[in-house]
Amino acid sequence: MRIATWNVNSINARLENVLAWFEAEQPDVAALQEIKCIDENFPAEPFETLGYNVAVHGQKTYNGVALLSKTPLEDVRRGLPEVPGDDHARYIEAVTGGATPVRVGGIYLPNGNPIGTEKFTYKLNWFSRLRDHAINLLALEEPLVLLGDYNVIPGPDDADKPEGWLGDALFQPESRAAWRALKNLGLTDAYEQVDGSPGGFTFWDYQAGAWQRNHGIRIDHALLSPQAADVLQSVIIHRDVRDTEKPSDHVPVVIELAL
DNA sequence: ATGGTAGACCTTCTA
Repeated sequence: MRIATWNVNSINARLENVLAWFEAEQPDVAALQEIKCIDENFPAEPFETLGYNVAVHGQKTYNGVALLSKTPLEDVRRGLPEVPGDDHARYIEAVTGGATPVRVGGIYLPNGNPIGTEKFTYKLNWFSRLRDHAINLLALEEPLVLLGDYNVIPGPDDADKPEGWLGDALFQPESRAAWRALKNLGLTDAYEQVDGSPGGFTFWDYQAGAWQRNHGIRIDHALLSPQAADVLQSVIIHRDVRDTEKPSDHVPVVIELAL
């Protein structure tokens, strides 16, 4: 089973580009982030034509996440456990697959910039809520994949120019500590597990020729429960997608599980 | 040196 994550930066602006990739790669499951539309405006039909079931947790203008799967999406959860006043659509979860199903959580973690503002506090709070939820999910002792745009650069090897990110929310000690605190519950970073080589970037800014200069960062991650890590086969960053027509600033990351 | 680009959308916010 191949499971993809991709921050598409507007599904409607990106539809042609995204569909071309799905037609070519045919992942079994995919988590999309930053769809930037409400549920009714998600272009489900072309994905259904490709054989996907679709679940959407949308939002006007900002954020928005979706899950696509070749097998039915069951036990769908939209949003982390309730917090009054939080209307950001950043989490969607479902169980899908064949004989041994997998629980997939699609994550669009807050960016948190600029630091020193309520946006950074919101990021850390969101991280804490995700950790609380992960504790409950891990207690199920089943194959679990929490993947998406975590908006965290885990370490200096995960940026082409780490010194340029020192003042950024993505590389703050608090953000990195929150990432480790999540991982240290007993989750495995798929990339570290099967590759781990420096320079495995997943995002290049549109600005200042970041792609051309390879000023990239690794911020799209897949965390696995022990039951999923046991059957992890590979991780592939689809770097070439950054060079296609009208690309997202993120590229797809695909993990393969022997399920 | 403090830009540069992209998307949604109404003039500015988010990334």
